[in-house]
Amino acid sequence: MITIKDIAKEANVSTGTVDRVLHNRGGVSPKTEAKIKKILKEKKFKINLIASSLAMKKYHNVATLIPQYDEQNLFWKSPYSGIRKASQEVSAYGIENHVFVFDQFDPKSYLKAFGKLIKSEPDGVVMVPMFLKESNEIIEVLNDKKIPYLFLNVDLKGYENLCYIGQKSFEAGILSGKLSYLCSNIGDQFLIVMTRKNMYDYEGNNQRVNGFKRYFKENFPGAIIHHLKFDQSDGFHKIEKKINKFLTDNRSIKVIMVPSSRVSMICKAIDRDKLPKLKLIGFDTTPQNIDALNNGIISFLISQKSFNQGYKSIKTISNLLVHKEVPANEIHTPLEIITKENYKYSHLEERNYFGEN
Amino acid sequence: MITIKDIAKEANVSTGTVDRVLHNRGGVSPKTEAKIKKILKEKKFKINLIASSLAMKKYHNVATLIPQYDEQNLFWKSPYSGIRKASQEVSAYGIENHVFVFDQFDPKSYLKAFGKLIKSEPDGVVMVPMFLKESNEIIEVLNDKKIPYLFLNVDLKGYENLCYIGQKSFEAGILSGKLSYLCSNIGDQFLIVMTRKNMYDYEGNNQRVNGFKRYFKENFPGAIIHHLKFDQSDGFHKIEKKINKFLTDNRSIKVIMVPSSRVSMICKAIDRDKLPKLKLIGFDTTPQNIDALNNGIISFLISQKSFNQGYKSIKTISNLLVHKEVPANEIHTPLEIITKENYKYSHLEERNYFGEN
DNA sequence: TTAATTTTCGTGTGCGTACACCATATTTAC
DNA sequence: GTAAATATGGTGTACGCACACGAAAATTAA
Repeated sequence: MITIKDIAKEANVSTGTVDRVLHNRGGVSPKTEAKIKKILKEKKFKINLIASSLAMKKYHNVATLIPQYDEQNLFWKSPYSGIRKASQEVSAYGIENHVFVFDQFDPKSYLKAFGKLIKSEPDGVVMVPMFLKESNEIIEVLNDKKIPYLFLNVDLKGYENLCYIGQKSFEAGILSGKLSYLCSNIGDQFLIVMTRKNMYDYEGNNQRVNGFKRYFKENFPGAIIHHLKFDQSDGFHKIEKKINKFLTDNRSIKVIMVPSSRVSMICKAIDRDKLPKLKLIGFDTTPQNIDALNNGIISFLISQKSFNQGYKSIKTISNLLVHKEVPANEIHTPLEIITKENYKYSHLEERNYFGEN
Repeated sequence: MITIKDIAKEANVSTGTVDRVLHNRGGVSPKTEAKIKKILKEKKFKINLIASSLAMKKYHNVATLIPQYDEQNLFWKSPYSGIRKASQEVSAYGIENHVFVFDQFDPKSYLKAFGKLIKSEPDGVVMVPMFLKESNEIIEVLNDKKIPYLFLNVDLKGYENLCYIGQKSFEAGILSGKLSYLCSNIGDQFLIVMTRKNMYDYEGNNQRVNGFKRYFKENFPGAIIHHLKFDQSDGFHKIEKKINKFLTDNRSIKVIMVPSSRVSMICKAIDRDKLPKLKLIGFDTTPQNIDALNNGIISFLISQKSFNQGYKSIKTISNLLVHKEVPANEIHTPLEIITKENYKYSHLEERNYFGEN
């Protein structure tokens, strides 16, 4: 292995000079610079990243703003786990990450969590920009303080965010259309169930629905697609009643697509005797969804690997801080098709992680 | 950040003693050991991996034995790329990897490549154990020299290999069965086409076929499954003739499953006018297969992410050498379902890698 | 020519750990 | 009680790079 010393000896200069050339720090005469550069190339010198980061050691403070998860809403557990895993890994590079959580239905808690966050004086921020108006306020502060920030999972447009890490919702919707079609027979009708229209996932879910409809428009324009929407205020009982009545009235509906992560809730709402004749397609591998998948109630889940999203977000902001590595504008995670048969072999990273604990 | 020094000061010992405790290297009295361990926990001390690897720096030599890829056989390009990427990464840890390639149809070249490999005196070996008899010879040498080795892609049983990295072929077959079923309508018949029975992928492909049949046996025992086998010596023309005749004779065949990575070759062999009525399912995302997928000729590909397999193999052997980290016995890669709609968003790692060059 | 200024470059130290090499303390043998 | 053997723990240096500091050399000004 070629070291800076070797280069210095070869060029009859000191290691300091070589270092200056390596980092374009100036103060080196053109002659010697050329000589050193030539030798660097000849010897194929590569910076030893290990030694480099050890020597550079600066401590960085990262903060994460993300919804709290609970039993009802396990979706946010995965990204949180990914974030934790990445935090662990980058801690070796002198990066400390603090997570600030908020209630995904309460804009006030969002602002409150951010208040705490900003007090921690972070050098970089990972955030899920849930509420439009409040996010505006938050982002203004971040811009003011010139703290770099990236968006996780929710793609708010028109800001100076470092990048967006998440799924392409429209394309995911197209895929759900294709899978729905595959599940169907000639003459079958389709149903889209929107479980709630809260401010946050509204746009993403809408995109999924649009993609779904686009698939059919382009491939099977004659397909009949029904819609059913519930509001967040609707209780489970009301949902139950409404959906079963709808299915009774429209007996040709054979495939149901739920664009949110709550397809399993819909499963529970549907009468037992109706289920076997229906095919369900949903999103995200929450434990409840996986249960329903394994029981054969759900045919397909489209996963966005949110564990990896969380993981990647911390890695990305860390690489910026440590190596000044500017990421791509959008980092998309795969559209993974999950069935009963392959679930066991997907999400391995996530499960390995939990296995370790 | 807590350092070994801090701990040493706190415990009134030297850093050397703390180090001995950290690595269970003995030579420390029970009392002081307990004291130090307590402080370690209290202060939540974590080894600084950067400093650790810098201090440990030993140079390791890794060798990889893998089939050569060419235009006809692009399958092996992916693992090779993954291996290259990982090699690049671990080079920062003082690990150098040399790749030795052989002709996947020629056992002699396999042995010859190994001859070169062993002369490079590797500290660890990643290998694709293609030929049974020859692998026996090879492995004996490795065992003799106590060089750790792991199997990539081909799971030879009964050896002291560090681990196997690859796909679960039987489960992949089950999945192909499910997808085939989804593509079919009532009354459709199925066809399995084995493209060649060379010694190497014979077992893996067989397992896929078994899984496929198992799926139908368990779920739709009445399904009619045809078989067609070609030998490696069969020329393309012969294959063409045979398969088209078979399809003409069995007009109810609507879904074709090809357990090897050469489904695109079968596509080419089938008459143009027959194709639109057929659904094809294959394995692996070779460029030719992806072409056929994008053209709508192939419905599904099941990918084993061979890029990641290659990547992981080098990472695994490196972790063994550097951190003495013993891997799980079998490391399986996901069964990824690839369709026209989601290909763009899969294999991102691989494409990012090529993007960098 | 000398002083002032700028350019160019060498030296030394720190980053946190690993480990070889000693220096004590403690125990055991005689 | 002394010597030998063993257990225990301390010290110093290497790992490869980054960077501050300041010395030496080159240039300019007077």
